[in-house]
Amino acid sequence: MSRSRVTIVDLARELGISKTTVSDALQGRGQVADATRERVRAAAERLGYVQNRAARNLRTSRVGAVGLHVPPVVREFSFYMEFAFGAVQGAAALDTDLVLFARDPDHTAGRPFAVDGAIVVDPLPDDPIVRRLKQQGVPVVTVGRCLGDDPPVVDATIEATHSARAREVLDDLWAAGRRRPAFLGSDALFFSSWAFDVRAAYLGWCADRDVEPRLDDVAVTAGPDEVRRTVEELVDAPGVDALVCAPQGFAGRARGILAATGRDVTAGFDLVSLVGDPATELGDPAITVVDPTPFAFGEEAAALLGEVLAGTTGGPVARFHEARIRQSDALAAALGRAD
Amino acid sequence: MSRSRVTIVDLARELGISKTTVSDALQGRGQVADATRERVRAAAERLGYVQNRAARNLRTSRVGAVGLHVPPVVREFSFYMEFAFGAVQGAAALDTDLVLFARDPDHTAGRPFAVDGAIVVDPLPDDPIVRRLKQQGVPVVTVGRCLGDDPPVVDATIEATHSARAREVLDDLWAAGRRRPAFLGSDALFFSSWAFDVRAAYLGWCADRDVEPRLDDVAVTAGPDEVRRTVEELVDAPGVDALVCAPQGFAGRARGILAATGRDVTAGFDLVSLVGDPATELGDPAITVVDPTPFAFGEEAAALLGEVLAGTTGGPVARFHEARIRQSDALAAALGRAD
DNA sequence: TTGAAAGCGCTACCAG
DNA sequence: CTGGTAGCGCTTTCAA
Repeated sequence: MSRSRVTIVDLARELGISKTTVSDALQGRGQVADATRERVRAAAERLGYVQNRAARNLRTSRVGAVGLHVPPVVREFSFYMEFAFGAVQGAAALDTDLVLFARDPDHTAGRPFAVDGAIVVDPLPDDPIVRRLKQQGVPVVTVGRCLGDDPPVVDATIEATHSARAREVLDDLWAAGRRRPAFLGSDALFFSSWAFDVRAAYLGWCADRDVEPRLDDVAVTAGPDEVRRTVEELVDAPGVDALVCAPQGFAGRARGILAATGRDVTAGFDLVSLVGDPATELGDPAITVVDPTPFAFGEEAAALLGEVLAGTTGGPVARFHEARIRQSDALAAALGRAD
Repeated sequence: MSRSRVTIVDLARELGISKTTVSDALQGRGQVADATRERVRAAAERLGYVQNRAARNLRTSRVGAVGLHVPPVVREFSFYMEFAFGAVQGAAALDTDLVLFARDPDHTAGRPFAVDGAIVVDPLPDDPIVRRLKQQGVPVVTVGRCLGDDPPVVDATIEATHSARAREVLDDLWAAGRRRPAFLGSDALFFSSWAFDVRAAYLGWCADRDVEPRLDDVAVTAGPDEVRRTVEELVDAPGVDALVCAPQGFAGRARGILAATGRDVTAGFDLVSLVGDPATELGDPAITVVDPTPFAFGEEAAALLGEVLAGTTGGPVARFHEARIRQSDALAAALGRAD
């Protein structure tokens, strides 16, 4: 219960110096003699001093926290949780806490945002949260772009290189002899710029290769039966020899469904996840997966917000996070042969 | 960019009253005339006043935030994310933010916990995080009990009624004619009190019914092949006519595996998840699932922490969160017949 | 019912 | 290199 009541004044008295010097010594600020600094540090350690954040925040007129918003529809994708913890880590590097924004921001509309800045992950088209944040003058980094008719201007944007990776995967499939990959996308309930981009990448690739697109959507909240129906219908078309799944985890869920239709995912048919789920997809050598490396992604987003807050970006920035491809054993073998 | 610079002093000057009255009026404190209160509110609204939390926190010596720790191994279970957002909601009701503790608390050991209290979800046996929090005098609510040789004393504990629900499900299976349910648990990497309890419930039930237990564990991070091997082996024993899966999502993953072995989950074999995954299990009428209602659970945990902080608990408390059972269509039908 | 004054713990500023 | 002073915006006495 000894919630540290030790203040810099206590340390100053203890050491017979001024609290300014103590503060400077502890924060590595000002011109303090090394010996003094060391004495202060030792005393702080000994007496169990911990800085009072409220006091510092008041004085420096910061809040000491950044906010994170993730879209309600898809929170069960593990991507977001890992991303969140990456963002925590990145925020910690800025000496800042990370607070979660409530699920229903309208519900807590009474509470104004008490943050120095915010990260909004996968904003939906015309997502009101971004607009409200900007209205209140909160610096915002979005993960993915804001789509919509009149998108709000944000301070920075970071997105994974998913379009490029999607095309690379499709090219790999082609090189391995696949001629008609089908595409499973997410429906309008989750239409982030990411969902838009991978779909566009697929359609663009099909146009370039003169492949007839075979595309369907599924709700990200879909139960097994709906997923099964959609997958079966999707692959039950002339020449379909691969399935590319956009939303996280759906390739993993599709694997058993495909097996039940007699398709062998380890040979003769390729299964791809554009956002790998750790256990069911990245952990499955039969699936080719784009690993979004969400933890690092979150760290980078927080670091970017840090730059925005420091004012070193100078105007809106767009940045990219490198996603990477982990080929299935079968695809890697086929490409090895093709080389 | 108009980061609210309006203070109660501004309001006071504007209205020609003292800042004390403004503060009291806004916070519903003291004896302020209704008319005055209304004038103050209106002015605050008009000028866009927002309270400076740092100043209030400094004055009231609070931090204005509670921390949430979730176990690193299993963060990809959607349970935790939903729980977290429930906790955010519950914390908001206490006028408190919810900050996420970093994945690797040792890594950020330099940063002392800057929170009024903490919620630790599913502490592992001898989890160091709880001890460190208590050492620093932080009030702690754990979700699940702290196991281990010398468990730290926490201020309150809340757990789902999973033992009771597990036994009820097993009794239901029995009533529907199942005579040997197998049990899929989680391995030592994730051995929370929850994992301990459901296992104990299973073994206890087997002893009571004179059923020979059939139990195996799987890593919560296991890939498809490991899960398949484990499930196949588990059900490939004399008389096994149901599979009860402890960790979230594993029943969903087992469903296709069982189908491939010729077992019909909609008839003749029952599949149970003791922690329902929203899409793959709760969304599947073929699986009997215990719904942990994680959002409400998180809200309750935060409310409990609120009581602890308010000092209204008076000594350590143990509380329970009601989980509920959603029977599969087949099980419901069988029990309907049995009644 | 209202207001004046004190002060939470810290950092910024400036004088020595 | 060090220290004194001021003050961030708020709540809490306590006096009017």
